[in-house]
Amino acid sequence: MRLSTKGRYAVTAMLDLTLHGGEGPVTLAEISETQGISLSYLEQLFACLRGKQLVRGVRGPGGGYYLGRPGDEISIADIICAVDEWVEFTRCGGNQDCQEGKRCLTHNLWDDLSSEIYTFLSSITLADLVERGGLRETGCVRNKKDDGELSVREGSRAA
Amino acid sequence: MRLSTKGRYAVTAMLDLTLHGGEGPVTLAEISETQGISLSYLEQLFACLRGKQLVRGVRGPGGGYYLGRPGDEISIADIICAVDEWVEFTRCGGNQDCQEGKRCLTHNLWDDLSSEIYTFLSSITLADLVERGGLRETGCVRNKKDDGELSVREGSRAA
DNA sequence: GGTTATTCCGAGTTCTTTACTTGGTTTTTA
DNA sequence: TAAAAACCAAGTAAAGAACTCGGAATAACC
Repeated sequence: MRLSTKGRYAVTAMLDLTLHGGEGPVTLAEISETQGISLSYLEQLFACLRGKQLVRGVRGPGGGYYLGRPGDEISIADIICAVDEWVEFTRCGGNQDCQEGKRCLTHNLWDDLSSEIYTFLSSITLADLVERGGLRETGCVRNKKDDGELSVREGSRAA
Repeated sequence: MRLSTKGRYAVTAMLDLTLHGGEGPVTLAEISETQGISLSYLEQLFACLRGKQLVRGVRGPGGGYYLGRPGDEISIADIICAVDEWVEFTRCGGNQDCQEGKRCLTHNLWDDLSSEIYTFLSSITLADLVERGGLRETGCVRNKKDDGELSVREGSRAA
């Protein structure tokens, strides 16, 4: 599983659609300004998202983008997979046979971990996030980082 | 949270230490050959890991690396944070005040998600992975991808 | 004490990806 | 017909990933 800034852009933009899609289509120009992402880059990201039917574009004036399906049917994994190519990590798999099993073992372990992360991200939908984020919708309560090291918010949710 | 190939290299290498650390220190040369990563690149990664006390280096002939602490006390998040810089995503946080709260909302949501992923990866230790992977230690049972789209192994663990 | 295997260190180089730019074309509303 | 939007494709700049090179320090072994 790959989780880069590109994926974050996509997730954040999709969140925007989820939040404001009820008020009509959301234009890329709006997202571009709100999130500080270049318009053309957004277009590229949305081309990927459209390809997977995660968003639906409406052309012409007054147009913009809607979610392709309800927010509770779109997982974070869906979004990330649409824009971030799922790269194959193992070098032994496929072509080459694994040498002495040892190499293969750690790769299996990684694959397991990878699957778990994917399963985890598949279990979180846009609707989940919005529902949860609504708790603090009043005001702007960003937590300041202490020393910039980890920036993990304590107790955001019990695991 | 950032999860790139760099982090994978580190996790896979650490898994190698976990698996074979009992038989004496593991050299980077061995890992380099087994995993197909260049030696100097590994050195750089291990410099990061050493900085966080995740590994302990032994110099001289017969030397190599041990885990810095027991495998059940090292989480995947520890490893990834050591090598992959934790980049701050939000542009409004810190310096600039959030504009009209809207911008801030999606960023809060992203932060929440980010925290969750972190919490999740913090809950998985090297020992966990080895224990779980041991189930298939016999032979080399890699699952072939069906169409290269998602490569998710079904039923790896019930969520 | 010298040789060798290893970690340690830093300054580069190359390649890929990210992120952006430019300049268009379609579509649709008003 | 004009304007606002999605669409599209090619190119560019910056960043990061991955690697290379050349060495230094440390410790084991002969």
